[in-house]
Amino acid sequence: MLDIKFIRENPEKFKKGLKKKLVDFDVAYLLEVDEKRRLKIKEVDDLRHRHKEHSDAIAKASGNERVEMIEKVKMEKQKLEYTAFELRTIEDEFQELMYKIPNLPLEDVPEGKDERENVVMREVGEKLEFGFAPRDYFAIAKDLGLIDTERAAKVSGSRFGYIKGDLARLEFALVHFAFERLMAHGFMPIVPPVIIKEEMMQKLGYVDTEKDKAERYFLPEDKMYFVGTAEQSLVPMHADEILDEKNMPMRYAGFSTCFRREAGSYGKDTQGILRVHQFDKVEMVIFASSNTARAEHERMIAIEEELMQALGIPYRVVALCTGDTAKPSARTVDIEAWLPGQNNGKGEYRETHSSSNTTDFQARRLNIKLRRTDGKLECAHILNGTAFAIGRMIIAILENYQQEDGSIKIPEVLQKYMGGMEIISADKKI
RNA sequence: GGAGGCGUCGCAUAGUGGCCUAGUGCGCUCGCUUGGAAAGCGAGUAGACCUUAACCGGUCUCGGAGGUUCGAAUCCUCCCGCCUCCGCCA
Repeated sequence: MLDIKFIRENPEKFKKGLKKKLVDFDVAYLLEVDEKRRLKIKEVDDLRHRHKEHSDAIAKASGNERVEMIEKVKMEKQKLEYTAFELRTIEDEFQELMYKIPNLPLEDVPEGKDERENVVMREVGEKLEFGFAPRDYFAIAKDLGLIDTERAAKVSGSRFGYIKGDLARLEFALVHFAFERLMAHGFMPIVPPVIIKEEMMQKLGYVDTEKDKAERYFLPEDKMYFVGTAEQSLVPMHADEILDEKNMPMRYAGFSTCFRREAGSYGKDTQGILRVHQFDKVEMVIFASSNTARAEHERMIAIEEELMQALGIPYRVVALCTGDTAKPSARTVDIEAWLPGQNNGKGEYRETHSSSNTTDFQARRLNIKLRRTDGKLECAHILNGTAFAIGRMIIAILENYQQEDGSIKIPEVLQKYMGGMEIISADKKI
């Protein structure tokens, strides 16, 4: 949610931002409702003030006088209740409008309509020459008996997978490695809840539309949502709190399973484990002040790149354009890993990381404040970014580290987390 | 899942229908005092919204949402959280 005062005082800036995000919104109408709302608040406050005074007077009166006063105040109360009801109606409409408004893009976000206008900032890492036709990760993994989606379909349905054997170990190697690196960068590792209250999901702004809701798993009996990322569990951790600028930035690294219904992607990426209903991820969440949020975002991107470089996987950094940036985000930068086995062995980039600066957008609805060193309060700035989406990192490793004989080399930095193992091969059957 | 108890200003506590514009203690901030410090004394110590150039002022918030009442921290209902006991359980 944006600050209505900002909108009221900077309507032109606001309109410009909305236009960049390709959001059609009647600003004049919002300001009209806001005006009505403020007048009605004044009216209700005044009526209530009088009502309180009269009630206090009753306490001091007695006998007939008292009875008469009560009768009179009863009449006034009806008027008050009706006016309060009018206010509530206006407030409801006002809030509904406010919830529709997306976060505004930062100035350095490239303007554009959709993902085709995203801007590649840089390509890093050398794409390997294999000397043979690099294969698709899924073919490699099936040959080695490391991914089983057929039995997963039997047990759970489509878009699930069993990740087996040395690949299961590789998952934990990745988690372990990510945790160690992130801790060195001042992150606190966290294993958060993966089921959260409806109230929190609403405040995060992830179930504002039917389309949003269709993407989430919901438990109606408990009125709870499964998280689609640890961010949804880590950000509301500080709901209704006032953080201290002295403790900023607060950096969290959450490991969680992520649940996604993939409602809008029927028929897309149906093979393998690239797009599944359930995967594990190490996610970064940072709480920062308005002064440092931007630098923290750069830092977060740098960490993502550091992790990719440590694994030796070529990637490119992509700045999402205004039209492709999600509602709560003011700026989003993705990392796409090079997957040499895709596109019939010609290779292609696929998204593995995404980091967003949501500025104070999420914090306002979740009521997360920050006490600045000068004593003033502001809404906290919140950022989130991927450290490792495990499934997709496994894919990237399988394709980039495949050998001609069908085995997989293990990236050097991960070997120590797998008991010194260097190669995953079909030799030992489990 | 069953029974009971509790949720008040940063912390601790008082408050069981109008004297609560929520008292007191601690903590914190500022000032006085002091060679300096402690103690002492004095003042201040939430947030949201409305109004204002600002000051002032008004409204709301005693876990949350409703309700009863002219009037609710206080009474009623539901929800959330915590604690104790029992049951179940990794």
